Amino acid sequence: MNKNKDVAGEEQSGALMADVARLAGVAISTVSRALANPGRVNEKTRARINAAAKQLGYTPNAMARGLRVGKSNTIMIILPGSPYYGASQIIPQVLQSINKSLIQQGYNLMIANLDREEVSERHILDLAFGGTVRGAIIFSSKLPEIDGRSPADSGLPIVSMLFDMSDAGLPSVVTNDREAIREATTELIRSGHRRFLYIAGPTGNYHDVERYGGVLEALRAGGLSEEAVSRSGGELEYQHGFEIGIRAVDDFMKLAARPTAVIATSDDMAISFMSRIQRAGLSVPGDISIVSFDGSPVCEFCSPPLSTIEQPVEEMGRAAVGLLLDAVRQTENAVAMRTIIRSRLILRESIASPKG
Amino acid sequence: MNKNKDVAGEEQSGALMADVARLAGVAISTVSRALANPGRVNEKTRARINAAAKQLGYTPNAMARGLRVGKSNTIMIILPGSPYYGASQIIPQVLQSINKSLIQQGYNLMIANLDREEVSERHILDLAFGGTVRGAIIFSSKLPEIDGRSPADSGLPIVSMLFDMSDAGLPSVVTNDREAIREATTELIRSGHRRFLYIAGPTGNYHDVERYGGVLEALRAGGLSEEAVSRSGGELEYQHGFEIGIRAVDDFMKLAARPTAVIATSDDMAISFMSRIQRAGLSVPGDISIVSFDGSPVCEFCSPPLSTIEQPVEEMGRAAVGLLLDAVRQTENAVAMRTIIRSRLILRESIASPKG
DNA sequence: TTGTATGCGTTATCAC
DNA sequence: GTGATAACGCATACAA
Repeated sequence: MNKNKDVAGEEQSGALMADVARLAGVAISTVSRALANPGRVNEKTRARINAAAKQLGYTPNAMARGLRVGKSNTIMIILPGSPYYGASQIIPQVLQSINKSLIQQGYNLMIANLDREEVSERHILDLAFGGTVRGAIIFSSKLPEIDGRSPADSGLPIVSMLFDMSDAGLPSVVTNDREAIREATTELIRSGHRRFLYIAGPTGNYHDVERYGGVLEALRAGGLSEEAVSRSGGELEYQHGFEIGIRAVDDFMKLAARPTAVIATSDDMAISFMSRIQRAGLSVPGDISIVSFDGSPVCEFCSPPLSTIEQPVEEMGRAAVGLLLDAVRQTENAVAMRTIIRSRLILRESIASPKG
Repeated sequence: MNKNKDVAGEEQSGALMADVARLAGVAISTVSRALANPGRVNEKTRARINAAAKQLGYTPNAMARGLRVGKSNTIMIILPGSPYYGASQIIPQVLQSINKSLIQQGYNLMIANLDREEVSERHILDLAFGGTVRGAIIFSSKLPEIDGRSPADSGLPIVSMLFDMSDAGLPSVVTNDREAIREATTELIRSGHRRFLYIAGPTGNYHDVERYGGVLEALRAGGLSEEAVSRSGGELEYQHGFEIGIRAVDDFMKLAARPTAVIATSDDMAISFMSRIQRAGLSVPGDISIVSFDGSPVCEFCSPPLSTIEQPVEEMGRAAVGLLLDAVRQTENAVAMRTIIRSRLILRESIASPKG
């Protein structure tokens, strides 16, 4: 029954359930039950079956199973596409965390990239509508769409991570961007800062709205006007953080009343900004204090060490998986539309009181 | 025939080939041919079928297809598992590059993690033997193994990336570690350096052997003895690059005759080493020159900017995919066992002539 | 508790 | 050039 050519005694793959059944002396259906369900079968025959399966090195064919039960056990993660992700240096950690959680629950992780190319978008749609995946975790504020169809129309459970897309009906796992950056700004104000430069990712983007909003709230609470903060950036995506930081130096230099503190919305921006501003002869934190967002490990080793807001990405990954699998399993207890995992401000030497 | 409940006019997923056939007024088998093969079917009926498929939003069921043809179109990438990958900050780029190449050829990318936990190893084996994946790209020098079975026994095409595993029979895509680091060391010697500290990943590891070998070759060629270089590290994996760099500072300080140049085997090691050595009052490149390996974008923004050997990871990714798909398609022209993509030394201000 | 029979959605082998 | 029909490997309804 095993179709494989026995290549010189080499153990090829491909033992089937039928092979196991024959070796154990039972029917195929009995093998199926024994391997899947906990009870339902005599202990002695179960033992025979397990032994036979082990002896043959039997591994169930996932595609046959998936076809039969009408569902796959693969989850897709949709990552923002770009030459490199450096921006948030967190993707590998997220992948690690999500994959680990999924494996423990018996799921696989497939990755998809969402750049603006049609082939990528079509690929995602095919995955969604072709029954290949059972659910998706998305890392982007926009879903792919072709011919007016988006993965959301597939009936596939989707959860958003990092971006709050609860308005669009997607359960979202986010961090408290607004609050965290408000706290950081408050800390700067407390240190005596009164003029700020805010370095932004794409304008209007969820994170921009939240984070900039947090800055403004802190200013108000501190009795300062919105005039106290200047904006830089706004055109480039987060992926181009280093470039954004470099450009921000130009913006900074042009300002009549120079800010004494910089709030960057990603570590990359802060790192390149700090590098170039120091080269221009200014000192950190002597002339300028800097705080940023992401919590990349590398920040600890900048000179001076960079204060940053650390996103608990592993915890967020676990939460996203939890939410997604709840939806996948149709657990009817309504899934939370918004799960907030708190970020943590790590204070390092890049922040000090302004001179004078 | 479509089993889906038409929820209030909402277009649910799930048009089948049978649905398309009925709408186009042909048999299922004709639809199958029309959608798959180039010729083989009348142009007019093909047009009708395509129209029907589009109208219904038909997407072929990948699992059914896979089951029927006996092969999947999913490739698995096996990543080294660890709390975070930071070490070589290259994983996201690699993933991006590999995924893009695969999609263009009609394949999907699944990720698997290889940590030392049994659940992970078993997962990889299941993927390999369960017919879920068609081939694998591995990023680790050791294959998972359970009950004496490894993915290599599955008959699955596997290619190794970064590590040269051609000895184990795996086609490998690597960079010219040895030559690149020899070149870097030669550059240091040319600048006048005579005493070196080499910061290592795991001792005996492929990269360690190659890179350290490159250092020794350069020393010999420069008329220096092996005594000219001291080693630090050797216990921790590359993932713990920052920690390795920190420990290297201690080793450095203990040396009677202090090296004037440091060769780090990853950017992370160099970054944390530099940070801590500067804090200890030494200057780079005044007292110590530093060069490292990886080519992370962040190196440009260190102070001083860090010289590093840039691995062309995207090109390596493309090459790995090419090799793998050649094997998958049974293209009988023997696949190259070792493909070398050349690294490039990026000279920056972390290197200068030693004092005196 | 176990065996028999059917079908998941597709491709491939036949006839026509 | 097109249409029936039989697998692919497994899970389940039902019969025994």
